[in-house]
Amino acid sequence: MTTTGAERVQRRSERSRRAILDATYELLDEVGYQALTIEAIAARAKVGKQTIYRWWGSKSAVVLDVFLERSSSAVPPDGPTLDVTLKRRAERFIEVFHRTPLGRNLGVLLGEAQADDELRAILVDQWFGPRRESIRSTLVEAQERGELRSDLDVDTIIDAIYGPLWYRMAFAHAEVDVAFAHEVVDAVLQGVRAGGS
Amino acid sequence: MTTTGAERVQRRSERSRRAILDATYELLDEVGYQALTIEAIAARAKVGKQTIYRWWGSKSAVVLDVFLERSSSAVPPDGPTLDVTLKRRAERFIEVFHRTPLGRNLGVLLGEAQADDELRAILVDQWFGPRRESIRSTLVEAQERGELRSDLDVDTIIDAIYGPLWYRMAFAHAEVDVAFAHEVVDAVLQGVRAGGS
Amino acid sequence: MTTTGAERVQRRSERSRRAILDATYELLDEVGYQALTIEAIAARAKVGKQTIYRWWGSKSAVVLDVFLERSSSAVPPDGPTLDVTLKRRAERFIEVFHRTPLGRNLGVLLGEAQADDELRAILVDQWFGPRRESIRSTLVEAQERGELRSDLDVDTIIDAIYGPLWYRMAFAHAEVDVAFAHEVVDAVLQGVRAGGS
Amino acid sequence: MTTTGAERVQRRSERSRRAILDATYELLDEVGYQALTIEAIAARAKVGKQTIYRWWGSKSAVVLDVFLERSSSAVPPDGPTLDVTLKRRAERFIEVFHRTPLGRNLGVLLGEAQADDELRAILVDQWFGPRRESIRSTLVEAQERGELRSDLDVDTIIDAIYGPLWYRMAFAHAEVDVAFAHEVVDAVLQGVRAGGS
DNA sequence: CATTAATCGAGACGGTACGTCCAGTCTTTTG
DNA sequence: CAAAAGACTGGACGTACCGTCTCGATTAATG
Repeated sequence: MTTTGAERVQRRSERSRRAILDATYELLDEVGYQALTIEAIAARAKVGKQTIYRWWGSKSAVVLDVFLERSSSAVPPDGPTLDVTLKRRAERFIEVFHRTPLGRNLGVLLGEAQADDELRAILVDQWFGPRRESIRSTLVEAQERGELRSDLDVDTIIDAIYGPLWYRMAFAHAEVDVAFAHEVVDAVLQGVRAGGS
Repeated sequence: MTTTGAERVQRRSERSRRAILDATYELLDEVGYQALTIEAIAARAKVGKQTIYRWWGSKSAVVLDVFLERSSSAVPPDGPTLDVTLKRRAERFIEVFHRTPLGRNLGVLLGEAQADDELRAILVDQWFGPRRESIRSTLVEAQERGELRSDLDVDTIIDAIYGPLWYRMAFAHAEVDVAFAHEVVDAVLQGVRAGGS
Repeated sequence: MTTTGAERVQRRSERSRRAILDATYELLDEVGYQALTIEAIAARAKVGKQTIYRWWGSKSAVVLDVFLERSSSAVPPDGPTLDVTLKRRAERFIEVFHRTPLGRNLGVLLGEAQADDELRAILVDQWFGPRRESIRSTLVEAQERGELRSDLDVDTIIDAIYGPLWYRMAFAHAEVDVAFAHEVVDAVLQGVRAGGS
Repeated sequence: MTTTGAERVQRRSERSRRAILDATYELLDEVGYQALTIEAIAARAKVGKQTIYRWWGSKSAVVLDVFLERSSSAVPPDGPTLDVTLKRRAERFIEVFHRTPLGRNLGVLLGEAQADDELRAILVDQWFGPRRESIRSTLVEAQERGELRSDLDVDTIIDAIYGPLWYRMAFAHAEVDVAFAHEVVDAVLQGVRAGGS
């Protein structure tokens, strides 16, 4: 029985991996996604370009890894009622988008993903998916408790809340603040609450 | 009132302008926004690169002009009731996004705009703004007719409808079809209809 | 009888001609022949580029005109003896080459002429020729007075004097000063003086 | 003794260096120095432009290297007497100037050097210098054998021979043939021969 | 004296080449 | 033997000028 690729010792240098991801994070903050170059990452990380290409293959792949690693998946604690929970989640989302280097570049990365199916797939599966799943289970529980109309598609509810937030952030045609987040959550809940209308 | 420098004769070549915009449109369709280069536009349009830089200055500026010029601002005819009108609008939006070269590249352009305030401003003012305004006036009329609750911000309603559509199109985590559009419009109207709740 | 093109009056603007030649002279001094551009001349002279191309056709042609116009054809007064006369001429040549904007650029212009037969022809005929002719007649007179061997080609003598001077100036491998000029003139005269060896 | 940065291994690709120099030589022959472009060299050599800029930095630098490498430093065998030796050298010089691609472009390169001190320095030190040195030693030997007057500067003699040849070639106001070369050598030797005059 | 056509300043035009930057690959030591 | 270092081909960038081509606006001889 021979050694398979899978069993092969990982010869990958952890030191290099760390340096690359850290350099990318820093540069992302300093110059933004567009101006980020593989060459600059390699230089900052004191790493050969080949080492980056060996393990990632493109700028977006490295950045995506930084996103997956850095962006806290910590979720704000549930509130006493569903609307408070959802509002806290929405506030956290706005906070991240506005205040963190990753958030500020998420829009560009999403733009990039429009033309790169692989990138989009990973982005949706690895980053967006888990966050969505967490909200989804909260909503499903509420539905099971009878707080939400049972005929509604939970995914539609999620999109109805986060869609408007993304929309405003992408176009920046209006302020995306806590007030707007509350307004949206309230409006949606009003429409979907069991016994409503 | 005297002749100002601004009134100076337009020496700009209409022939070149047309050729550039047409070439850009074709290439946008053929290779997409990311792979589009100024050099290729110049070659296709049989124009010197300088002529492009003289009047636009960047790839995104040219593409934006193509958008503004090409994207029909024609609006589907109003329906018998508000929900039909809004559904028709939403369907048109989906149609454009899915089927036209411009629509397919709008997402990338919007991503680009995340890091380019000038581009975003123009995109919002020239493209997005007029389309929004048209829907806004429809909603305001409905509100004045008493069909919508008078305490609601019309802009929020628009975002509540188009936000989810954009959201799904950007992430492509679920199909954006006519059914979804109807679902969203219905949900929103249900919450905002006068006498509701 | 109709007016033919040939008889047509010259409508050429003297103002423009002057401005162009002056601007060229200044720029030649400031940036040198190589860095000189038609565009810069036109800008400095406040003249359309076309006006330059209409009357000259190339950078070298304009510069050549400046040379022909500016370079004094004044010749130092003859000395009491042939050697003094020749030495004065050589000194003047060195002076011009070292101290005037034209002289400093003459080498480059000559280099240009290596690949441009028309330029070389004009340079030789208009600039170089007359200066040579003046020395030639001096030498011929000396030969007629019997001061020079009658079997010698006067042109060879001229080349024997000016060749070494140009040579040193072109390569700059050694100083081209008055001492060297005297040394060369003396050496040549020694070999060509009538009754010598 | 430790390894200094200077001792660093040469990673330069010999394959590219060769291809660049060969392409330059060919193009120099085909289109001449003036029409030669870095872009054309890169294309012909199938090399990135950057590789040329990395190691040379300018058109003239590449061409100079071609000169230094290609131009045979082989010297015609000495003749039985000094005048024959010098004549053979002069003939060789004329031959090279007229018949080889390098010679034909030497004049232009020298013109270029008028405005580029670094180029001129290299040209003088690397190309012109060695050739001159060879003649110099021949003359010094002759002087030591007592064939030449001991009070003469050998450098002046060299300039007295080659100056007139260059001069005629640069201006092309008269034919530079073997006859003229002989005439010049004879004239100079006549003036400098020991016991002469 | 008005007409009229060449010339003018201005500057846009199609092009070519520049010198730079970075992508992604290949090669040569070093640890 | 993988990683760093960095040279390599390739291609697009944005700029500078080239020489040509309109544009009205003089301008000077002619009709």
